[in-house]
Amino acid sequence: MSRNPNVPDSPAVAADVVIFTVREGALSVLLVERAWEPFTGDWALPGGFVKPGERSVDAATRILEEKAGVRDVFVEQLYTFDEPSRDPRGPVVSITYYALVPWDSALVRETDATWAPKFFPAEALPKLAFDHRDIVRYAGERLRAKLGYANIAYSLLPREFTMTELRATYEAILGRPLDKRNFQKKYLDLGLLKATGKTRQQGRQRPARLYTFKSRKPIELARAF
Amino acid sequence: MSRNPNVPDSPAVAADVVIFTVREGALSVLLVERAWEPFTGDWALPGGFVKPGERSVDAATRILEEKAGVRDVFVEQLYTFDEPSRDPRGPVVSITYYALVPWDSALVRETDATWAPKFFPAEALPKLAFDHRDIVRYAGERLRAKLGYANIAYSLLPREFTMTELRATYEAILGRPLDKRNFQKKYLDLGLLKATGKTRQQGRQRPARLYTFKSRKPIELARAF
DNA sequence: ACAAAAGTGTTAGGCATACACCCATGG
DNA sequence: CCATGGGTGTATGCCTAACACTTTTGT
Repeated sequence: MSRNPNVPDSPAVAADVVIFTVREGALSVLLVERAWEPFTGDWALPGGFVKPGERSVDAATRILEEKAGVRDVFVEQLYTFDEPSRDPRGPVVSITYYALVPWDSALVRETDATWAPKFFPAEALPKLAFDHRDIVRYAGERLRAKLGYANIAYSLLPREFTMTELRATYEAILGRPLDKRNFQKKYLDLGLLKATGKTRQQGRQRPARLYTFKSRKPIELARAF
Repeated sequence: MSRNPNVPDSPAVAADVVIFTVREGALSVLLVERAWEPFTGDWALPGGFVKPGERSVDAATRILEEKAGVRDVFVEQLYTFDEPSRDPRGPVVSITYYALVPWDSALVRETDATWAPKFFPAEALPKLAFDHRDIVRYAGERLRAKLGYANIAYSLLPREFTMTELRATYEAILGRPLDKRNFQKKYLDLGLLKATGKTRQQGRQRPARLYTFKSRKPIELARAF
């Protein structure tokens, strides 16, 4: 496949992924510590160059599996950052994605290019490399907005969960408390959940009913939250 | 500025722009007829390669000025299309934008690479090159959604306009009629408009009051339509 | 019996929607 | 005086938001 001769010298193309989870009531982001220049020792989003012939979404999916050890989670393209000076080594266009992973299934792993992948609360991020702070901020805005009209929370929760866990997930992302009764009423009315009939006991209190999502695919709603 | 030696062979990076206007009650898209292979004679979105050191948004702005003859209009990044097979010549990543231009100020011009730039109603597009039909469809969805929570209509209207013209713009984009009284009440309550005190007579009827937008910058609203 | 979280309904206010007639002007 | 589009208010229903007590279980 020959390249058009009129194409200008192309920038490098990378994919970076904002991997969100909700852990201990806090929306958190997976970061890796950079092993090399530039920004050695700073934290950065997991990412990498898009391989020849590869789609950026496949690169993002590959990164999710390598760094977070998860498959079949919600992933969506976020924005493309292409400020020429964003990487001191030269022009790198970053096609960014965000993903939602259930905390219980995330398995963070080290790789040779980066150390110590680790989830940080979105409200307490360390110093970030490149323009990654902008990317995380933008991903948070998109996530909060999208939560209002899509069922993407399915990708943050285990297969079975209690209504309290579901509500806590929404509260963590939106950053405000939600009324217990109103939340349950609206959510059940949406018809996305199925009661398993089972219950789970968390401590020495009354056991909570367990629910599952009827479908684990993205669905757009008429605006619920 | 040296390039990182580990970067894979990079795809070309282009910017394509979906330029919308509302003309004769129909949401319309600016297309150009392709002068060269591939897809010679098909219609395509105005676009071009991003020059070295240039940001894609600047490329989009440049294309807007070259092809539509407008400046200072609403432009927003839409999505990045990077399917490796989308261009038969080889991998081309297209960072797409959409823009809104007032019909009265658009000045379409020919260039050497394309002929006969022309607005087509979004509901009656000709055969499009590459994956440009997908791009236009996606841009339409984004525009309709965004119209519900932002004031972007300012970029489709002339400086002074009547309430009927404003409403007709919304109706053309949303594809459904809006109640005259409810629309006016809601829109005036938003506080974005200023009555000029002037009127304009369209035919032999009662003259219509003219309004302007207080601000011609994008503002996000609490969801109005 | 006590502690802790689960589970459950009602009310009031605000917002969206539906709807019809008079006004100003030119011909 | 007629034709044409401009301009204006009210009533209804729905959805959202606020709010507190009882139930189940383990200790």
